[in-house]
Amino acid sequence: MSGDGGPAGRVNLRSALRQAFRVAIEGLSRDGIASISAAEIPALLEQVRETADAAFGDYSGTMAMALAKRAGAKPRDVAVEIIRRLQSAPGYADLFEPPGDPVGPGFINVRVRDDALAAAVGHAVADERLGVTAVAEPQRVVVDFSSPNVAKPMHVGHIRSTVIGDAIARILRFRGHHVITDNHLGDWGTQFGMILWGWKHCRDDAAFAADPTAELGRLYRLVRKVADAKPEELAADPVAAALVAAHPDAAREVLAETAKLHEGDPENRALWERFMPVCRGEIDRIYQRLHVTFDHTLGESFFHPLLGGVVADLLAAGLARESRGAIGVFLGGEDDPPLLIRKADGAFLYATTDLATIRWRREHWKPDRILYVVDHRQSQHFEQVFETARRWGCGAVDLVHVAFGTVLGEDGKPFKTRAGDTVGLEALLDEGVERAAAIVGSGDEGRAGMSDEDRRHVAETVGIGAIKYADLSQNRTTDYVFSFDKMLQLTGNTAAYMQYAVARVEGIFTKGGVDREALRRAGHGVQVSDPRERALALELLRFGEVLEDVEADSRPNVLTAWLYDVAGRYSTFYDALPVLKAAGADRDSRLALCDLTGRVLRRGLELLGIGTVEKM
RNA sequence: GCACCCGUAGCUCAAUGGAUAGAGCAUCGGUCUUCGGAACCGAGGGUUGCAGGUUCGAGUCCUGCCGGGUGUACCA
Repeated sequence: MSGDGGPAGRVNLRSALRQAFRVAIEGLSRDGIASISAAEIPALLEQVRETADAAFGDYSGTMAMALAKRAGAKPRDVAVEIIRRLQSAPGYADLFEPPGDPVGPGFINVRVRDDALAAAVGHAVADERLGVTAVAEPQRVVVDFSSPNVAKPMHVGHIRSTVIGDAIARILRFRGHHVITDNHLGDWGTQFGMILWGWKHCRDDAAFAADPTAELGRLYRLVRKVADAKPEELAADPVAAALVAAHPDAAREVLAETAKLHEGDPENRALWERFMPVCRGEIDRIYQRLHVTFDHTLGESFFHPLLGGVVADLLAAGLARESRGAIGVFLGGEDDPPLLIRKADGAFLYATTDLATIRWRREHWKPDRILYVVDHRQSQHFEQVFETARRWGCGAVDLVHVAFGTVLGEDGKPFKTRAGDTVGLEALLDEGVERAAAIVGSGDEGRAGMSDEDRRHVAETVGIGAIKYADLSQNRTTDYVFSFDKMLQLTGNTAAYMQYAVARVEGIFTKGGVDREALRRAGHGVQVSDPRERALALELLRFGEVLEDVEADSRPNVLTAWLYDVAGRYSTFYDALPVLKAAGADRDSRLALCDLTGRVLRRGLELLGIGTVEKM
């Protein structure tokens, strides 16, 4: 059989089939039918995938059409040659039915044997990993996400990086990779200069004593307006306008405060030490609520001691040079903007920090891959940083910018409050939970006997889940319209629907008084004789394939879409076939499918960072 | 100006170069004396912004337009 069978009888059907196709295609090349280099084979094997329509079988291979021209033969004839070798490939016949003739222009359609399907599902039921194979070659992967500026309150703009990054990290870890998550905090930049300047010129000591976070937030927002000095903003804010009048040079002074901090000025350093715990406490509270954790939180300040060395190194290597008083790396022609690594005033930039971080991670963590989950507006920055890192000699690290679109309001414009302010993340979570509470509180038999505490817990789980799921279920590259009404719908591809599906599936075991552990241990055969049983079973076994696809393009929405499919297959199955009311082997088999469905859905949501509840 | 991203059903969105472009909402119809009905089955609705090109095959790749967004030397 293929190398994907695990110790618990785990099997990735698609991988097994691809392995058989590999043998067939290599045979094609060896027998002189078509010349195929080893390097081309992976791309050809990707053309083995699930069919669009069950009428064509379970999987299909489409490479015969692509190979026909170079083979100097008709596509169907090439397909026939592949089919001949496929059937005799090691392990093929154990899992799949004989392919039959090519269909249409040269599709090779394959159906999974019912007995193999039943056995694989049976194994999955008894398996903690639900039949999901781990990667053959685990990598060391750094996932860099969230990365807020700690000087200002987290807002709606931070939700996507945090939620998407967390989900990707969980998924890669479950796949078997060695994942290191790192929250690269903005704790050293100009925003801190703003707070320092604000502290020195317009602080409110009483307010700071009462609520340090709120006071620092106020200072940040105020000084940003003062530094920007936009007439329309100042017109609406007399306090800021007065400060601008009194300190016309505020913007430069803010930068000077930042520079003093960087140079080790004792006063600014002491203030920084004092402010940091306040800022950290603020963001940690939100992470706790989101159930997001990090292995490391190495902010910009951590890398500051290395920055001078980065500049010296790049200068010595001839990659960087002085220009208009600043130092930059010129990657393209003279007209292309360089990647600046030191400003004319001597201060470093975030490009410098990013480069230092890459080098530090390489030395200390030796990653194979680093994922940066950062919004798409920074794609040019990362292109430049990655290119510089490559020229600098940062080894074979695969540097990937996992970009995502902007969060928009329902009017299609960047998400703001009616007053035009950015929406605070915490207020957003509160509103989601509040709205969820209104829904789960609407009364029904399933919720009878729930205590107030249970209700609060359900509302929190559903509300936070809705916000996360809505984000994750969207293709991350496009802008995303934030709508509580949409995300909290009880039908369609939403968290509430998925969470309900889990509660409903698992409610069966309570209702029927069935011992799930015993059910799993009993190792009842699973039967797939009914098409609805078969469709559900096959779908459940695709879990591993789906996670593989999620990893390939860092796209959690592939997982949400599949979970929704699973729920749909289950609904069809459950509606049509009795479970608790069935007898004997039918009952045991169907209960096993229910058990696996519930666990797959719950694990899938867990990999997205979304919780579930027993009753709702 | 240049670079990148995006234009798909009335609305919100899917669709690793594959077969008849799919879901949800909304609309219309049907099923079952509820295993948790927050259900199931079905119908209508599309020139995938426009025009070319590559390919056995294009929503997807290439070129040019049109429309929207973002970025573009010292913020991050």
